[in-house]
Amino acid sequence: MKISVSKENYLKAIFHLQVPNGTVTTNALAASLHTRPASVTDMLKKLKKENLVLYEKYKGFRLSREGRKLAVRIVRKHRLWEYFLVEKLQFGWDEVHEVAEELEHISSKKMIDRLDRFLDFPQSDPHGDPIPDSQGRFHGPEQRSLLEVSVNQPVTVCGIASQTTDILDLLQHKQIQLGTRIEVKKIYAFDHSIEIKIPHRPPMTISEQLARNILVKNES
Amino acid sequence: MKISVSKENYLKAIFHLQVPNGTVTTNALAASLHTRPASVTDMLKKLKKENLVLYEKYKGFRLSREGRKLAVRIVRKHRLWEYFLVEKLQFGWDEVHEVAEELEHISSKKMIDRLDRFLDFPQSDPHGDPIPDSQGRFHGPEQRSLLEVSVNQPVTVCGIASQTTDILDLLQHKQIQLGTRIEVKKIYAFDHSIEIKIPHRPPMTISEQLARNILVKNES
DNA sequence: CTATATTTTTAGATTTGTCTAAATTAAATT
DNA sequence: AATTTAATTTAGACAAATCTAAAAATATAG
Repeated sequence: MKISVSKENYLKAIFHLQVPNGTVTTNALAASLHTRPASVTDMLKKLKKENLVLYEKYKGFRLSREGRKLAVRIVRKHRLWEYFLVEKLQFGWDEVHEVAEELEHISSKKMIDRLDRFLDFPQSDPHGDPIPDSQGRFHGPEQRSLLEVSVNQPVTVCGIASQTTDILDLLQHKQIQLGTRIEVKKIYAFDHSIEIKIPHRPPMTISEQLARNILVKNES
Repeated sequence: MKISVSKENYLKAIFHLQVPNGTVTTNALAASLHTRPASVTDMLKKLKKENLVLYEKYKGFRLSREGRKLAVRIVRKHRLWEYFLVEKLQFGWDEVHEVAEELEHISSKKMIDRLDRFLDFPQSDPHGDPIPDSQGRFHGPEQRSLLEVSVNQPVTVCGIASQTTDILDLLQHKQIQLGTRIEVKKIYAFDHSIEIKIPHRPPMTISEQLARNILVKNES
């Protein structure tokens, strides 16, 4: 039931790279962990043996149910500690990440649940990312409009607010649909239009009205 | 400047085993770390190379100035986290040790100094052991064992020397805990047992071994 | 002061997580 | 469809921390 710090980091990284129904590639994971592709392959073989990832040679991989559960636990700990550092120890929101990278590996479940209570069950961390509850469930305002997303935070389209033909037509034309990954790159003060980036496509600009109707959630 | 968790544990264990001007033995350290003498020898060679211990083959060893400095840092972190767990997260004083064993290895100095301030600079941990300040200096009331207390001098329990389950169990039964006020009434030469008096209770007798493990300070 | 017992160290192996360089498989281009 | 490029995996090596079994040094006891 215990797992090494290194394995925890692999699971967490896969969790963050994974998009619904997608697989993660060896190179992407290696880059994200600042390690080498060969090391990733080595570790994946071990994680597969422990049924924490679904993996077939040369075919990419994703978390198993069990692996996801563990990954969510790490994410919960990371975000609760970040909240603690900012709210109780007066850290700046931009200086907590590294410390939380260490704290997230403290294993006591009892402790983290008490910390949660001590902090009064915060719903999101200082960067706005949602904090799962002790059962690993995300709830709260996980869904918001693209207007509320901060710059450079990758999100996934999960709904359209007002489903008129006109909007759907426009979305069709711009090839934005459920599951599309978007990063907001720039917000223009003049007309509140926003420049977005979708993987493998050139950047484009969309209007405030359209952005308001695109509902997104953080990548899971 | 960075050091592995394992090495930190070695330094801390040596610190706790070391008595003023004395050296620590390989076997004692192996027992304390639940490892084998051969492993201790291996590690000592590395620690010596890093100038953290003074060591000569077959002659025992002790911490260098630098090693002691690091050990004190770990002890400071351990005790501050224990205080946090008890005071803020409502843990019992007997269930914090294991968690603190993990937390003590979090490296951020900034964080631990902020935690210290958040906790309002406590002088001792839940077991009564003194917490060094951020410069590594111990201060606060002098602490000694109940054996060294003269008859009729009222003192207060401020720590337990060896925190085995057996001792804690016995103390629980005798209702002796941190803060309990005690006066030594009589010392029996035959077996060095001691008769003590606690306010509002009948006198009782305790063994030399137990008295040796009860740490007290003068009443403030 | 030997002989025996204990402690400590060495030698060699193991595990975990990493690496480089080479080989293999898959994807992209012409 | 063949060839080139890119991604992935294998093979073999290494460092850290541990272990067992055997050898060496020290301590203890007659």
